[in-house]
Amino acid sequence: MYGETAMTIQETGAARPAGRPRSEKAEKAIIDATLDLLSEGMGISDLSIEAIASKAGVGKTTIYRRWSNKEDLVVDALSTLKAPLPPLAGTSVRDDLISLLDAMRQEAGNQRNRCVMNIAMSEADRYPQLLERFVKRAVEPRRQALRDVIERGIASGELRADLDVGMGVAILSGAMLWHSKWGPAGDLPADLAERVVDAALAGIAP
Amino acid sequence: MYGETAMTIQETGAARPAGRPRSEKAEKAIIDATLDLLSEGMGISDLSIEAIASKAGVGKTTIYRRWSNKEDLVVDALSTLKAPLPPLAGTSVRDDLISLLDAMRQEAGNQRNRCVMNIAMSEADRYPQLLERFVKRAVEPRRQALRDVIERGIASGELRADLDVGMGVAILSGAMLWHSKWGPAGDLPADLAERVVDAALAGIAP
Amino acid sequence: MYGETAMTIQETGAARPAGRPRSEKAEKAIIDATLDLLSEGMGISDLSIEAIASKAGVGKTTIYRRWSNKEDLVVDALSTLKAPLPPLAGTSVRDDLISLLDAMRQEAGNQRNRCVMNIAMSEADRYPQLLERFVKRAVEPRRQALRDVIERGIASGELRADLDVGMGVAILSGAMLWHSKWGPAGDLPADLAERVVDAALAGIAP
Amino acid sequence: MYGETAMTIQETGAARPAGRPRSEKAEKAIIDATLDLLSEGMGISDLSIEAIASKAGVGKTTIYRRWSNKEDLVVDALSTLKAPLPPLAGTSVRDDLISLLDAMRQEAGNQRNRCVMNIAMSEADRYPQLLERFVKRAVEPRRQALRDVIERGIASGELRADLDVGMGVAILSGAMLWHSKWGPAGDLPADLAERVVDAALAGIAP
DNA sequence: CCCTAACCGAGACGGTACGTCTCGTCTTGAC
DNA sequence: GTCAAGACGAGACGTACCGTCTCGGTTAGGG
Repeated sequence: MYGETAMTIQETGAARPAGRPRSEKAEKAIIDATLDLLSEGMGISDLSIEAIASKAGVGKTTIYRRWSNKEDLVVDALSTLKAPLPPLAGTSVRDDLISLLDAMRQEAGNQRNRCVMNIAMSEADRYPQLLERFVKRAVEPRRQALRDVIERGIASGELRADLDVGMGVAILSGAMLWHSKWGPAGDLPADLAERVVDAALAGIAP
Repeated sequence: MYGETAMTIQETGAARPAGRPRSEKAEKAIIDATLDLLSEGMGISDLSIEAIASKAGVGKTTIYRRWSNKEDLVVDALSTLKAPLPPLAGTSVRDDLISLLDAMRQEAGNQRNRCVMNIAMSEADRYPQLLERFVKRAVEPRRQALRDVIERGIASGELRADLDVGMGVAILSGAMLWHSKWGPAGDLPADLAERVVDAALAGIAP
Repeated sequence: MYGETAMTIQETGAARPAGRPRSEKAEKAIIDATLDLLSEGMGISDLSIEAIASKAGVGKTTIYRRWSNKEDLVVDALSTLKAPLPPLAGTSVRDDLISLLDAMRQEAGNQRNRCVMNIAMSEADRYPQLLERFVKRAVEPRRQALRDVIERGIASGELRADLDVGMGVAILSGAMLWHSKWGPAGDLPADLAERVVDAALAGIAP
Repeated sequence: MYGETAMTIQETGAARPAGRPRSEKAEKAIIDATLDLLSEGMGISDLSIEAIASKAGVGKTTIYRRWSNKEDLVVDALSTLKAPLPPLAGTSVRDDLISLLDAMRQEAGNQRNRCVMNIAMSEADRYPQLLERFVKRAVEPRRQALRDVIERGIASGELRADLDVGMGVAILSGAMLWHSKWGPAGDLPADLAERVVDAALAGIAP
């Protein structure tokens, strides 16, 4: 029926553009290649569009058609990374904090995450969008999860009533961050999260 | 005096080479230019010998004659940076910890230090020498100073007897590091060190 | 009527293919655009299918559906050019030669012809089909016309009996060609054909 | 002696520029590669700087440093070609004309010359400098040589007193040009020059 | 009177070459 | 032997077309 077609057009709000549609496969290949190269330890400036195109098996045009510069591509590529938060049992604040911090520990052991972290921390000054987006997508959710657990603990009496929530977040996350950056070389010990939480709790608890 | 000459030869281990001596002025200009460029937010890969030479008003040869590659130059340049530890009163552990952490806070407010920190943290994977040297010169002295104060506190009873010293370092340094990286934008608040120490002490203290 | 259909099939030698017939308008537009671009001084290699399609208001597919490569298109396009020979009075050999050569002179003044000539002469090595077709359609008829007049002149006694016809053609055409290529800049003088013929006749005549 | 140096500088009129001098070897390799590629039948538009650089074993920069565009390079490259005129016996006008025309015939047999000729004739419209230079260096000397011989012939009575010198040049050169372009395929016959001269003389002579 | 098959335009695809830029190395005359 | 200047080969940049491919949408005859 004609009506249907008309409705569809109305519903989408815009006619499909003429010509061959852009290939989703190519788009995915480009993003993957970008992340692969970044994971190999390349910085953003070492990353060349030519290398991405070559690794993705794609023409340079296909990249430039979608992103007008390298930063936009990197921002989009990093945005596709999923960083799911662990499920929280909700039974005790201590257990939940350990879950959250242990998730951080495991993420720090993954090469791709390490590189993303490095890039976000070091190249942030030059690529402000990148930092903004990274904070919004990766940092803030974790910070908020920690904050929620801490606030829950304060309410339930498991944590001190006068605790500065932000300071609690800083101490817990900071200790993990410090260990992953400046601690002894090699993988972080499996019980690190537990030890950090206990050390912090000893003070945070009333 | 004959002694002087002999000693000089002995000390240098070789006779002064023939030809025009290398210009110390050029060397200094190169190091300065390198640090300036790094301070402007450049990563190591963005840093080009050409730019350094141009900024230093020096030929490229003059650089390559002294350092065989960029990493060596950067390592040397960063090594010239002084990072003196603050004097410690030694009266109370709390005051000493605040002194140390507040020194970190002030350093984090300096653009040049921030860049050095960024580079050390993010480009370490690609330039292992750099990390090694940075840890040895900048991280380890601070870590040791903190460790000393904490151990003194344990001995004096100001800190818990069963405190894991490394964990104490991680919590204190980590909280500062976290604030400087992921805390609210802008300069760190002047009382941050005090608040961090008090929050940590509340638990570290018996 | 069945007869008509049968005849049509017989005449065309094949059944009309199914589907939408090719647009004659598009075909004409493509040929025109091609000739226009060539007339603007483009060489064959400068000539791009994209430019032709754009100028003709046609998709590239529509061109490639008809000609498998640029050379085929150019050959067809140039083949559509008409190059009528002037009518010959037939009264005197001298007058007929002047007519033929003056037609050459006028053609040399036309931009489109100049370009076709240039292309035929310069790109012939690379596009052998093109040369072959051009010689057959443009050069040979003129050569033959000249030859006919000369042979008529020999038969009538207006030209030397022992004249090498090919050499006569070469001298007459060559002199015109030379003037149009290497003579003084600007249009060829109106009396050029007459002067060439007279100069040649002075020797060709017995 | 200091004086010598000073004089040298004075003599050259300019101090030698600082820095590494441009490599004559590279310059020669570029010219050679250009001529080679043109000789392979390439037109100017098919000729790519990248191909020249690759064939010459040279960076593209080295080409662009010397010539700002392709035309300039081609003009210079073609200018290096020598096209010596044959020595003229000077005994008889007929022999000298045959010498000159036979030199043309031999040049037409050389692949490199054919290409240069094609380029000069066909791409002249687009590259005016090229035509100008080619006429000055290649066409004009030959035209002048022919003119000299013809004028000598007129003076000595070997040629008609009322002969239009320009027309004589056009007839003689044009006949050769015609044969090389539109005559039967393959090499020009060895006695062509003689036959052309005799055919022309039969009329040019009184 | 729709079905169907080839046509049409538009435009994305993987490539190649462009002319520019900057890299790290090499080569020169002056000091 | 060191210095600056600057040419060198290499190769990435972003752009322009190449010839091919895939879309949604015409045509027009034959069922």
